[in-house]
Amino acid sequence: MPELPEVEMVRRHLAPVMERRRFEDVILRRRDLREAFPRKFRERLIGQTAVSVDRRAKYLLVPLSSGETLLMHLGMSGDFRTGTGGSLRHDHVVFRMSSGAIVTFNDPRRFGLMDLVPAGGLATHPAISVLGPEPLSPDFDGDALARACRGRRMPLKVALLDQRIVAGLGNIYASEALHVAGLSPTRRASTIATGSGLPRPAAHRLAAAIKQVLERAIARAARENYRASRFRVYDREAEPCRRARCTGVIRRRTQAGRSTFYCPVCQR
DNA sequence: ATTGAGACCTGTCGGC
DNA sequence: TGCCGACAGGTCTCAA
Repeated sequence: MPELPEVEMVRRHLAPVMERRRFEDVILRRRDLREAFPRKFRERLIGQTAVSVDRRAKYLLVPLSSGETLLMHLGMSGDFRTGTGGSLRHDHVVFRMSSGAIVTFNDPRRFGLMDLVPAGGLATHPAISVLGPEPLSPDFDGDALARACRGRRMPLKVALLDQRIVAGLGNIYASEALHVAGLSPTRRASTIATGSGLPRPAAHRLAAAIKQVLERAIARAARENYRASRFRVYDREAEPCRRARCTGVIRRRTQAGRSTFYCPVCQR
């Protein structure tokens, strides 16, 4: 379930039950997820206080009282729930906080990740150091996007999935943003970048579309408290394009092994 | 250096 | 009903 908006919702869910609370117990039901847990994970965590619950792209970051950081990624199927004591299939990690709250990580496919990063080591952590700009931050704009796409021969959709170009989009919102911007997913990424000096309007449109799509997804989820299911193009193959006055029909194709949904009429 | 294919793992869904 | 393949919101590694 997790692209940037979903991870942000998880962050907001965890913050009130974890912030300024101590880890009283940590239960690992397996020795690995995508990777092995770091050595002494449990011992190093117990007794520490969570300073805050932050997010960088699709990563959750929990700075600890020691200066270390608990780094977590939800992978494809990871999720957290709080409060319920019960144990379900695929519950892999349980945190018992000093508030009494039970925080459980459930992840059927186990593509998730947990790591404990030494003080000062975040910026050089292999998962974090390679990340491109945070799409909702002011330093991500058309210019930054154009720069990142310069010389890239890969399809635009594939570029949006590359976390080094912009960090936080996944397969759904990459398709959605391209539809908002009216750009074809198959264009070479370089074609939105600066051709002869000035960044092209397409880069600015796309950067704005990315922000809009992510912000609306977060706002919607916060409002409705269950996941929004109405997308513009994602999972709508053969259905009519939702753009006003567009007569197109949504198509699906595979790019870099992932499904892309787009309108061949209004995305150029 | 960049790009694409395959790998990782489990669950669900549609077709026969 | 059961079996089988295709597919799923992510990322890593490897080889061209």
